[in-house]
Amino acid sequence: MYNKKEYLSTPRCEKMLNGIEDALYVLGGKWKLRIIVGLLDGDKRFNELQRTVNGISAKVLSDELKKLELNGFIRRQVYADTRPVVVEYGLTDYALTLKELLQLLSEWGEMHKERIKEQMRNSY
Amino acid sequence: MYNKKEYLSTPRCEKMLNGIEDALYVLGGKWKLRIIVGLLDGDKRFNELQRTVNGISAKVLSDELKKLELNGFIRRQVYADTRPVVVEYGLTDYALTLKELLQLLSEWGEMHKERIKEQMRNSY
DNA sequence: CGGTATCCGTTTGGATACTG
DNA sequence: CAGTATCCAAACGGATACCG
Repeated sequence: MYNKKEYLSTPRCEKMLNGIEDALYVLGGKWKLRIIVGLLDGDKRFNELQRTVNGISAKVLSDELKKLELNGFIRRQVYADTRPVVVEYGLTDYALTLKELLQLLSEWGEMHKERIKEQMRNSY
Repeated sequence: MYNKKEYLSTPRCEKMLNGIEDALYVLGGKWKLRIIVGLLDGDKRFNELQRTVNGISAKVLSDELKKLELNGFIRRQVYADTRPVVVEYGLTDYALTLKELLQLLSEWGEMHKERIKEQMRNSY
């Protein structure tokens, strides 16, 4: 039976739940997606990246970068022939498979913020 | 200058960062997206939903449902003329604006899991 | 059934200081 | 610059018990 809410079938919902779970396992948390987005416009050095991802502390950035590198999203490059040593972080090709998703999530977030503002205006 | 990684321009990256931040503010955390997905195939009662969203405790589900209701994603319906009282949770139309996103995230998650399995197979 | 109350361990993350 | 070390507070979340 068709209905206007376009429900998913139960097996489809369970499959989706699994997919979401798998995705959130590596991407969940407050910072990972932001760090990836912060690198979307090009490789960055540590402090540069910290300034881009507003509000993140050095410790947390350091921890998260390690995890992201382990999971194949980020590549850390050391240019050892300089003084002091220059380190650059960049996205792997695999991280770029998230681009569409990040775009969509970001657009949804913008839309949501507008909606909230609208509600504020209408609430008095 | 064009390059094969298709970097975003810096202002675009900052805008995206803001969008992501706004989205994660209401959708972040371990459970919210899963609960929404759990309701995508139709309204559910509390215990039904708890069984669907694997691993969530009654307390956490209760807390999260309240927040999701406050933010306009979920509608709680009480059928008071029954004994015991029947309560049903369902998605609002607003929550359905997340459908594409959830679909994409889930597909990415599936793909990612396959990739991990592949790596396991090739690692010995 | 549909929760709430309480308790408590774990995780997360922020502040500050420090190092090569 | 590129982090690490330490400490601590808050958030998150699990277990159990209990209630109408």
